[in-house]
Amino acid sequence: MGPHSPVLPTVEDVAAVAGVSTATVSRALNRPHAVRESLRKRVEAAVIQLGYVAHAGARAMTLRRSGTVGAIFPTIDNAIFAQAIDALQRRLAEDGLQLLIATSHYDLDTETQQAVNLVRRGVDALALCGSGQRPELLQFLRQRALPCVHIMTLAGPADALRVGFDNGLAMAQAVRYLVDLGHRRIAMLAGLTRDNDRARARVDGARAALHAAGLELPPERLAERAYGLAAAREALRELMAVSPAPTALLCGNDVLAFGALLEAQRLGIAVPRQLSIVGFDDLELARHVQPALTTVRVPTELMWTQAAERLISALRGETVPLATEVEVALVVRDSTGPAPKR
Amino acid sequence: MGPHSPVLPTVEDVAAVAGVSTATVSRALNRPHAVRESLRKRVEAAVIQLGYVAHAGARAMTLRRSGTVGAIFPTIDNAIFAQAIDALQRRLAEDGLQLLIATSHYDLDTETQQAVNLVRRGVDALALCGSGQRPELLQFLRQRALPCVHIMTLAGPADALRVGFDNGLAMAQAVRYLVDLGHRRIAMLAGLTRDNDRARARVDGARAALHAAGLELPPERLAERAYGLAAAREALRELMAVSPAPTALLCGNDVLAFGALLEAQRLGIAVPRQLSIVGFDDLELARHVQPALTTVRVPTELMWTQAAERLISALRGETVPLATEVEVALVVRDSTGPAPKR
DNA sequence: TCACTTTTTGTAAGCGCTTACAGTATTGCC
DNA sequence: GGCAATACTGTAAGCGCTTACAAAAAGTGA
Repeated sequence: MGPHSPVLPTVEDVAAVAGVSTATVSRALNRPHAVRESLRKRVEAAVIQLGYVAHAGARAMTLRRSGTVGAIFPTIDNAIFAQAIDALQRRLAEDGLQLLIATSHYDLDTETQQAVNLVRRGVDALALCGSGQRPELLQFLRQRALPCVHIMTLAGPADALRVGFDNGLAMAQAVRYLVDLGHRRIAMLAGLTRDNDRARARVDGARAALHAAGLELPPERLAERAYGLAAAREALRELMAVSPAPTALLCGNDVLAFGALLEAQRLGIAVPRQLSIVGFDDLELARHVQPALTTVRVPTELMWTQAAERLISALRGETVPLATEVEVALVVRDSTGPAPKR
Repeated sequence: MGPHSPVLPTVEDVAAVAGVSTATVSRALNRPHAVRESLRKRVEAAVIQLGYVAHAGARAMTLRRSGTVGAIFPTIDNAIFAQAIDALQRRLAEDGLQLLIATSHYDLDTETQQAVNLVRRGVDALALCGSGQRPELLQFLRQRALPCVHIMTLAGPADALRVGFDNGLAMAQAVRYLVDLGHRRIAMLAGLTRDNDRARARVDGARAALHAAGLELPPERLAERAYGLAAAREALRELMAVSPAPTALLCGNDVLAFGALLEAQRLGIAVPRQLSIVGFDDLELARHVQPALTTVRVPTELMWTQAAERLISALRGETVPLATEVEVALVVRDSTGPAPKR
C-alpha cells in the first residue's frame, strides 16, 4: 500500500451517489442552469457528502487551460513586490485564476529557468518584471503563444504587452527637482544594473538629465549596490567620503534611500541640510521615517492590477492595448531641501 | 479559430520526429538510463526542436500527484513572510516541487477558502501558519489525507505535523529580561489576536510571565493593532498617554516595534532611557534602526526549511517527527535598558 | 390523446501522459 | 554458431474530466 491511498472521490463516485450520470454531475457543477434543480440538489449533496473536488489535472487536460498564471519577481523581500503580488493575486482571483510565483534573485538565467518551470506547471499566462528577458526565453514563450506581460517598464518589443512607466524619465524628474533646488554635486546610489533593465534605465535617466543641466555623474559619485540596508549604508559612506562631497543623493529605490538615511544619521550628516536624499517607489516606510523621504511614487497596485487585466483579456482572446502607461510623480517630503550655501 | 491555437507539441509529436514510440520518449525524459543513448539523443533533439514541454495536467493525472505544494500566509507584506516564502520555495525546488502561495489576510474564513482553492489546484501538501485553523478545514484536509504542516507554533493537535516554537515562552523570556532590568510598568503592543493564535499566545505568555513576577497587564497597558507602522504609532501614543506611563513596551513583532520607536522619537520619548522597547522576529531592520532593537530572534529560514523537509518526507511516505522545535532567543541590543530611577 | 418541439440526461470519446506487459534486439557463453 | 539471459522498445490501457451527439423526458397545441 502506498504512503497515503485514500482514493479520492471522482465524478463517477458523485454520479453513483447522486444516482445520475457523470455528465450531469459535471454540468451541475460547471453550468448549474443546464440541469434541473432537483438533480442539481442531489449532486450538490453528494459532492458535500463525499468531499469531492474536481481533479485539477484532469480538468486542465480537458479544458486545455489550467486556470493558472505565473509571475516571476526578482525578489519577494521588498514591500514593493509584496504589494505587487497582492494586487496581482487579488485581481486574478476575481476571475478564478490562481497565481504561481517564482523568484529570479535578479538573475536573468534564473529567470529563464523559472519561466520554463512555470510553463511546465502549465500556466496559461505569464507576468514578468521589466523587459530585459533573455531572447531565448522570449522566443520560447512566443513559440508557445503564451500570453505574457512586461511590467514596471514601457521599454521592450513594440508587439509585447507592457504596463508601466518610463524609468528614465521618472528619475530625470527627480534630477530636475534637485537641480532646481540648487544642487550641483548630485550622487546616485543605484541598484545593481546587471540583469536589471529598470535599474539601468534609472541610472541612464539620471545621467541624461544631469547632462541636460550641464552636470555630470562621474564614477565616484555613482554607487551600484544590491538592494539592502547594509549595502546601502556602506555605499553612503563611500559616496560621502569623496571630496567635495555631494549635496544630494538619488537612490534607486526606497530601501536604498532608507539605508542611506540611517547611515547619514549615524555619521552625523544632517538630512536635508547637508544632504538631500531622494528615494523611489514610495513605500509606506517613506512616509514614516524621520525625515520623511522625498521619493518617486509608483502606483504599484494600479499597475499590477492592470497587468492582470491585460492578461485576463488576452486569455479571453480579446485585443488589448499593447502599452499601458501608469503615472509616476515625485512626492516631495522632508528629506530634500535647498543645496547648502557652503 | 480560437484566441491562440498554436497546438502545442505532445509526446506523439516528439515520438514521430525522433522516430520512436511515445513510451520511449517518456522514458527518455523521465528515466534516461532506461533508454539507449542513441535514442535518448534523438529524443532530446526532437524535444528541443519542437520546444516540447510535458503537459502538467496529464502528468498530474497519470502520476497521481501534481508536484505542487501550497502555503497560506496571513500576509506577504512583512519581511518575515517574505523570508519564509523564500526558504520554503528554495527547499521545495530542490525536490522539484513548486510552491503555490495564498494569503488569508489574517482571516480564518479566508484561510479556509484559500485552502480549498489550493486543494482544487491539486496541491500535494499544505503548509499553514499556526494551528488556529477552522475545524472544518482541518477535517477536510484529514479526509483527503493531505499532508499538512503547521508552522510558527508547537500548539495544535498532537497528531499534527508542527515546526515552530512556543510563542508564549518566547514572550515570557522578554518579560523576565525587562523585569530583571527593574521594569514594573510593562505595556504590550500586540497584533490583532482575533484569528491569530500566535499573537494570542504571545499576549498570554507575556501576561503569565508578568503574573509570575507579581505584575499585571491591565487593559490600558495592552493595545492590539493590525501590524503596520501607522497603527503602531497611534497605539504608542495611547499607551504612553496613561499615567503613570509604562517604562517598557513589548511588541508583537518588529514592525510594531519599529512603529512604536518612530513615534516615541517623534514624541521626544528617549529610548531606552525613558522607554524600553522589545520587538519580535529580528528582521534585518531591527539591527539597523537607531537605537537597534532588542528583539526575539526567530530562525525563520531554518524553520521553514524544516517545514518543507517534513512535507517532503511525508510525501515520500516516510514517518516524520510530528513536532519539531526551533530555538528562539532574546537578542539584546540598544532599545532596552534599566528602568528609569524615579 | 397524438405528433412535434423543447428541455434534460446519458453514452462515449478524447484530452496527453506514464507504465505494465509483451515482444524484439543484443549480449554472453559454450 | 546457437541458445539463454539480458537490455531495450513498443502497444495499449487508464488516469478523471468535459462535451458532442444521441436518446429520453417533458411540454405544447390541435
